[in-house]
This record gives sequence, structure tokens and C-alpha cells, in this order.
Amino acid sequence: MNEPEMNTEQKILDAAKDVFQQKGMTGARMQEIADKAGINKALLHYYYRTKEKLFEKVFNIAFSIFIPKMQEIMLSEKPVFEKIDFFIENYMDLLTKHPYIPGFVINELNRNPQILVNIFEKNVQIKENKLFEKFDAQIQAEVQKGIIKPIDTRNLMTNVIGLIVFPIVARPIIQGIMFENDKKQYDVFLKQRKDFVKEFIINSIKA
Amino acid sequence: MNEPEMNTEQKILDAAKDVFQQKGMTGARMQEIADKAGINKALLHYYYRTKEKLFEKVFNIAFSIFIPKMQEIMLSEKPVFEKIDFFIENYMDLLTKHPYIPGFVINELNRNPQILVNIFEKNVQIKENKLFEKFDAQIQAEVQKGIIKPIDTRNLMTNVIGLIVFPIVARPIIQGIMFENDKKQYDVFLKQRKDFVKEFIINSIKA
DNA sequence: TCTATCTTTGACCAGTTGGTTAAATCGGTT
DNA sequence: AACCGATTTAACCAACTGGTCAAAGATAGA
Repeated sequence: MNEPEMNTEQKILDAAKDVFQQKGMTGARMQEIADKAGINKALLHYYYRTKEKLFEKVFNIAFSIFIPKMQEIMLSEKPVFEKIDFFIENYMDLLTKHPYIPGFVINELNRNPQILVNIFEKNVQIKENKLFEKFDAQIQAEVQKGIIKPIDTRNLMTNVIGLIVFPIVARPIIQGIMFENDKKQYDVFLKQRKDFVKEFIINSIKA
Repeated sequence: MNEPEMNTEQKILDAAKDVFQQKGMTGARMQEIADKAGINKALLHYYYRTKEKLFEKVFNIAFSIFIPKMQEIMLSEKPVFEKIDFFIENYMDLLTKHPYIPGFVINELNRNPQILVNIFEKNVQIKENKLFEKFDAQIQAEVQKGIIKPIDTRNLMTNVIGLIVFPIVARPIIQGIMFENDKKQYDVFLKQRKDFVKEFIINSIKA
């Protein structure tokens, strides 16, 4: 398509993203990334000196894709029900565009949890604790007002994210067992699932 | 402890389980498995001719751990609410004993979905469709009786499993972001979460 | 046109990897 | 004690892996 116009650095990042996300850090081969980028392997090392540095870059880009929208939604002034609606709507769309990222991130973090620490060190602007505290305060305020049932914020957040992410991460097994490996059927399932998850959560927490 | 009493084959399987589950198929090294089993690398190949054959064995054992209880619960004669209670109770305990298996299985299936097909070919007794059909029939029957709200069985099953498995698979990221990487605190969270998930699901689907 | 810097390449290297082989050792049988 | 199959080992190998290097092209300014 537009390959000849892209600069080498971007071609490398695109190729590396594909290979790393499909095969993981340990399974990826520098030669394959070079081939997919249409360049020499030496050139790969010219731009990103080591495999680890290239991996780190790819991982950070992947991770960053899911952070800004979360902050935006959680810090907005909407009531909790609307925030949850918004969150599900936005992240299910985002996952449709980037289905391999969650599995990639989860897997690499299990392999080496230290990666997260490095990310936090470099991105000082992500003050997760403040983010959580503010959202928690809102939840407990709405509990007081009788809008939602008494609920633990961490459990609620885990549920919302889990219900969105799990069917993407575990796609091969769910699609294989419950959908006879029918890809199209599973895509339809995921699309319809948006409203299901919204209802499921709201039903459960509304007072 | 009791290593000298174990036979070589079992020592190999134990070591292979550890290494494969922690580093994945591509990250695992035959030498490391041999070392951990306290044997020579050639002996590893004497018992399991190739890395792939050893991996297949380890994967099948891991996968099998989570199947029987599921069949038992789903095919039992309890009402749906009880089945869900039972399911959450049993699988959260199972996951406490085998926390690395879900991530391992999910990751390897994303790398090579073909593995699932091979498992089904070898385990003819797992007729998932029959299993699903019977459970689906029970759900819809209880919907008719007005016990639970109208609901899609596949979405419900995805939710139940996802709410159980996700906090285990995504432990590094959730523990890191929401629990300041406090391992003990997260263990407490998981223990308390059992009842939370039960309530969360029942609240959502009861008519 | 000359030159200095950036980009790209083919050839190469040392360390690692899964796997093999021939010989040694063990354990039981005769 | 001689024998035989199963088990275990040290030494080895070809292929692969991340990474390097010197030299060749490309590009733009003087």
C-alpha cells in the first residue's frame, strides 16, 4: 500500500509490533522482524540497538493505547452508571481495533512483572493512586445517596475490566469450545456482548 | 523433600511443568528443565523425544485439571443459582492451587490455536456441545419458570468464568496498579472476592 | 565537485539451542 | 559370574540467535 512512503523507523516499529504481539518477547526473532520490515537485520540494530530496547518501545506503545481514555473517563464529571456505559462502549471498540494487545501485555507482565515498575518510573504523570481515590470517592458518594448498592470499588473495577478483556484474551478457547471455532459467529457475539455487559453490571449494582 | 523416591519420568514432568508455565513454550530451555529435574539433558530426550512432545504432555495435564469439575458441576441436578455458587467456590480454590495454569493455557493457545483441536481429537469424551446444550436447556427452563431473567447462556458462562479467571491472569497489572504491588493484600482481595463475585452474578440475573 | 554525515548492506562471529551417539552403569535372571 | 535389557552419562554437532563491523550508497551543504 503505502510502504515506500513510510520511513524506516516506522516500518520497523510496525513489523516489530506484529511479531512481538504474535510470538512474544522470547518467541520473536530479529530476523523475522527485519524481513517483515523489508530491511537488513543490521539496520534493525542500527535503529534499536538491542532486542530488549525494541521490545520495550513496542510494549510501551501498546500499553499507552489503553491508558488515556481510562483516565479521561474516570476523571470526568459523569455519574457512575454513565461512566461504566462509556467505559464499556469505548474499550470494546478499542479492543476490536487492537485485539492482540491485552494478551500480549498480560503475558509479558507475567513473564517479567518488573516491566510495570519501569513504565511507572518513566511516566510520572500516571498517578494511579490519585485516579483511584477520586473514583472511589465518587462510588462511595453514590452509595450514600442510595443510587448504587454498597460495593467495593476495586472489585467493581476488576469486574468491569475483566468482563471486557476476558473474552478477547481467551478468545481461542471460548471460540473453540462454545462456538465450534466459528470466527464470524464469535465476532457477532462480541458485538452483541456490549449491551449484555452493560446491563449485567448495572443490574448488579443499582440499588 | 521426597525427591529421591520419585521416578525420573515424574521428576521430569514436575520440572517441565514449572519451566513451561513460567517461561512458555518458546522461552523454556531443555537444559533448564534437565537441571531442575536433577538429570542429564540426554536423559530428557530419552524419555520425551522432543521438546514439543514434552510440552504437549505438560499442556494436556494442565488443561485436564480444569475440565472434570466443570463437567461434574454443569451436569449435576442442582438449580442454576447453586451451580454458579458451586462453580465459583470450586474454581477459585482450584486457581489458588494452580495460579499459573490459566495464563499458560491462554498464552499458548493464542500462540497456536491448533493445540485445542488436537486435544479434542484425543479426548473424545469431551463432548462440549452436549454439555452446553444441557446447561442451556436448564437456563432457559428456569427463565420460563421466572427464576432468572431472560439471558444468553454463552454470555453468562463467559461472565462467570471471566470474573473468576481474569484477576488471576491479570494479577501483575491489577496488583501493581490497584494494590501498590502488595502481594499479601492481593491474596486477601482474592479470598474475599469469592463472595463478591457470587453476589454480583446472582444480583444481576435473578428475576 | 568535494566532503562530511547519515543510512544501508553483506559477511561474519561467538554463544546458545534442541537433539544425537556411543559408551558406561545399573538391576535383575539364569 | 556371565548376560541382557533398561537407564544414565559425557561429549559432540549442526542450526540458529542476537549482535558486530567495515565498507558501500545516499544526501545535502560548501
